[in-house]
Amino acid sequence: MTEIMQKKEVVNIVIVEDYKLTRVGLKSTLNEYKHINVVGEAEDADEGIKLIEKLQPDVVLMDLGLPGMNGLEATIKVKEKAVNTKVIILTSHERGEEVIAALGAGANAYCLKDITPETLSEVIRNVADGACWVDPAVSSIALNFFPKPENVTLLQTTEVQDARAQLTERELEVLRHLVNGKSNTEIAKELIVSVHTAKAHVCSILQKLCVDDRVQAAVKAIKENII
Amino acid sequence: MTEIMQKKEVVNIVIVEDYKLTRVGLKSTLNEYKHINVVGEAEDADEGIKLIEKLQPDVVLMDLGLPGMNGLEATIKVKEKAVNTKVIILTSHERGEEVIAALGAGANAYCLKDITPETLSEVIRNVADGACWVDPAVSSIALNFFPKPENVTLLQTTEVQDARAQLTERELEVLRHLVNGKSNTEIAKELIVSVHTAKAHVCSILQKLCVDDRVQAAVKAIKENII
DNA sequence: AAATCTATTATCCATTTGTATAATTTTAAA
DNA sequence: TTTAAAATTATACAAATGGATAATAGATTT
Repeated sequence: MTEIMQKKEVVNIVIVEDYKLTRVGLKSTLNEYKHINVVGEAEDADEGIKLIEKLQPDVVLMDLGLPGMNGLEATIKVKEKAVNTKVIILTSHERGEEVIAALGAGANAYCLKDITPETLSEVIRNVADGACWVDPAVSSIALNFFPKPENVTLLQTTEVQDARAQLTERELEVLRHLVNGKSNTEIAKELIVSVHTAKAHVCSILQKLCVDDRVQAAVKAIKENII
Repeated sequence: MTEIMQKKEVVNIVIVEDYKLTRVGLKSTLNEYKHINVVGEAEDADEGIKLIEKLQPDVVLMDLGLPGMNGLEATIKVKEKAVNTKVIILTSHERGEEVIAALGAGANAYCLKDITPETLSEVIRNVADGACWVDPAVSSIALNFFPKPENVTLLQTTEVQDARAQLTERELEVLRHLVNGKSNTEIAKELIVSVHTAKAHVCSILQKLCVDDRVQAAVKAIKENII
């Protein structure tokens, strides 16, 4: 159990975030932790990348919704210019697509902006060591991306609590139309069935997704990527 | 999403590990942290699953190399028997295949056994909250599993500000509630105004966003991130 | 001071939505 | 083959939604 891996005492970080208020707040908050040292900040991706290339920080806190070049593109570029720099996405975007894209782009962690400073400081330390961390609110999105192993042994996969698995093919089809803003009447027309059928499907979708109405269903479908 | 998620002060955990020495060591080490409470231990998967089903712990520390049923299979079963229980794989296996399989089987975290007690305690707390964590030594395996996004640039940036700029502060507030699945009545209650007012706001939101109904508004709000 | 914008409230009304219940047919599995 | 699950259709009803229209008050701008 002896630590062969030498942890860095101080983690140097760069913040890339367009809102000055958030940026300044982050900086002052993080600088209160003695293992964190904010060495630079930028308000857009281009500026950020130059800075990161020069400073080669341990960790970058990257916003996704940046003006001009967005955070995903920036993350890819960071990984090219500073190979050893880890990227933590810090955003309010909860879309499944973006979580997957961010991790695919090379991000080491994905945090939502309502994270506590304490947790963020821990994430920064862990990510600096090379760990991967995904925020509770979107962790299921990332984890569901990994395929269920088949060859484990004979496993009686009773019923998966996966929301998507609960829906039938037809219901998934209806859900897709629903997310596209179609009314029951329009859905019925698309599927060439009666409105009653469309309503029946929507009803069972609502029940299976444990939501009260179609808005919640659409939101859940998008956020959990079950489209 | 407005649910007030309160962190549990104490995390109840069960340890499934065949080597008694390791098991006892883990238990005594972890019990020194006041936010961790080891409520049970098992030396094989069958025994562990029974225990977990009965105790419904917050977190399970699961070894991979177990006699009889292995840790992967056990993880799948745990997720069936105790839906809300999080699984942390604690192993010395560094094979990429196993990392991917474990995460696919439903594990929320993957730790190597040379992890420091301090870090493990943090991981336990974070995972109890729902986070996903992967050990530095194998994080690249997990992260490389996510495909590199192709059309990064296409992810909108400028258009977002336009749509958002058109909405007043109040309307944005209403939109947020709408996205959270609130009905007009509920929105009115939240904002302490009449239902008529809420309806008026929703109406003008629909017009400004150029959509026909609240489902489309919610979808647009999420996809274009104007929440 | 006048014009404009925003927030608020209200009424009327057609349409949509969600729920309950139930019957029939098709399809898939045991 | 029998059984079970899924898809289909239907009726009826309470509740919610969206559109049109309009009036009032407060704040901001010109």
